[in-house]
Formats: sequence, structure tokens, C-alpha cells
Amino acid sequence: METATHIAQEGTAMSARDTGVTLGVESPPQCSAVNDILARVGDKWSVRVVMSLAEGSQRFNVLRRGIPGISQRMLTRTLRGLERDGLVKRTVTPAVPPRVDYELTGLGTSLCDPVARLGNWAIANIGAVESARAEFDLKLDHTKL
Amino acid sequence: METATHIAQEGTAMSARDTGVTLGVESPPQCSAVNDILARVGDKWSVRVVMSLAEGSQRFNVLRRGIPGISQRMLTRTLRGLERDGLVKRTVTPAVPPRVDYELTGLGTSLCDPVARLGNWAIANIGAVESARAEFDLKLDHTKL
DNA sequence: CGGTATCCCTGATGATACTG
DNA sequence: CAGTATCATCAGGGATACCG
Repeated sequence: METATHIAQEGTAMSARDTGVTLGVESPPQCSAVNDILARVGDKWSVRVVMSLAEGSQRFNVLRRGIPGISQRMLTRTLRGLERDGLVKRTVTPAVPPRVDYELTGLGTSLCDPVARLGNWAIANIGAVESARAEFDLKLDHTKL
Repeated sequence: METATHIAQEGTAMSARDTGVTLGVESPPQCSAVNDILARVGDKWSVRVVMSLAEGSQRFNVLRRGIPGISQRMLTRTLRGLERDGLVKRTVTPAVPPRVDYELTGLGTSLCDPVARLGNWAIANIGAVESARAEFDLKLDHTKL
């Protein structure tokens, strides 16, 4: 697999538009960009929110109940961040009980695919990772005790 | 719900047309697993390290010089974490000047693909994200000032 | 060379209370 | 309902110094 072998070096920016597996994540300028996006994805709640919204537009508290553990504060902040990045669209409907709906934008939807792939990798390999951890920790004890 | 049963394979034609995307990432048990992996990926340095190692085995300081900005402390911690997760293999060669080489394991290599896809998405869309941010911030000023 | 140990600061997050 | 404000906590990460 020459696919993942020569990743980070030099000029070829992104000819990512066609071939499925395009590895070309590198140049310093884009590197920060990548890291930037990765930060969003690695964020504790962003992915959960995006995945929830992928199922359709939802109101604030519905969304909240759909993501166990998230505080009102963090949901608000996460949504603001996603909105700012153009991944989510916020729609306020003036009404007696305020109504605010959130939905993914095209950009947000497009992010779902790569994120889902990562998620699928995680699901497929979590077992391997966990046993690796167990083994590592075991050897650690063995060494220390 | 067999939603997440056939997820970890294939290359291009998923069922991304129906509801928009392939999502099958939601079951509570796997949810934490996914979040777990996502945390690794979202980590400030893990991806950089993995991508560097994707080019081949490297010694500690070579790796360090290849990742501008990372401190010795963080490189060590990041490598330990990756090693614990079974993504990286650490090899110590007893010698006068200590020599330690790091290389990706099969698992680590397999992670490169999904991560690279995310990276490619980032590169392809960083422009859209940044302009969205600019617009958002602009409206914010407009509202506040 | 490769790594560990400390100190310290900043940002991220949770809990709680209040507002339109 | 949908936030905003405030406070306290805490892990992440940089700088530095020392060890085998």
C-alpha cells in the first residue's frame, strides 16, 4: 500500500479531488489548518453534536437531551463554534416560548463523511486498542512492582 | 439495529445519499469508544506524530525536529500514549548514546487512512471555514458596536 | 541521547444562578 | 425555552533543570 507511506513532505498541496485515498497532509500553512479542524473534531462535544444534527434539524433542548452529559453551557458554546465555522446553521423563530433550531449546513454535512470513517475505524479497532492498553499497563505494573 | 455492523470497510460508495451520510455511530457503548479515539486524534500532537512516523521509523530527536513546536515533554507523553494504545512501537537499542526508535504498528498505519481523509477535508475546506468565521465575526461586531 | 521531575499558567469544562 | 454570567476546578502543555 503506497497509500499511507509517503505523507508529509513537500510541495504537492492537495490534489484531493479525485482519487479516494489522498494523503498529502503537510505544508506548514495547511498544517495549521489541518490542526485547526482536527481540534474541532477532537473537541469533546463537537462530533457528538454534528452526528446528532446529521439526523436532522433539532431544537436546542431536544439536541441537549440527545447528548447525555453535555451541560447547557457547553452545548451553547459548541453550537456557537460550529456555527462560526459554517458547519451549523442557527434559526431563531420568534415565538412565546423561544424556538431555536439547529441544522447542518452543506459544509457540516460534508464533514460527516470523514468523521464517520474515523468513527468506523474506532469501532472496528477499539478492541485492539483496549487490549493493547491492558497489556501495556500490565507490563508497567510488572516493571514497577 | 444493525446500524454499525458493516461499517469498517469499503472505499467510496457508502449509503451517503439517503439521509445525507453514512452515520451509524451512535450506540451508547461504542459512543464512548469513538469519543475515546477521537480524543486521541484531536489531541494537539498525536496526529502530527503519527503522520511523521508514517514516513518511516524515526529516532526520538529526529522525530522531535520534524515536529516544530513540540516540547520534549509532550513528545514523550504523546509517544507513550500512542504506544499504550498499540499504535506505535518503541524499540530501545542499548548503546553508548542511547538509541530509541519509534515506528507505527499495523494498527497505527491503519489509522493513517481515516485521519488523512479528515486532513484532506480540512485542506479542501479550510477556506470555507475561514470565510465563515470572518463573516460570523463581522456580524458579531455589527451587532455589538 | 532520551527521559523524568517540577513549577506554573492558561484554557476548557462543570455547576449554579439569573434573564429575556 | 434558550441562553448569559459567574465561580471553582482541573487537565493540558510550556519552560526548566536534572538523571542514566
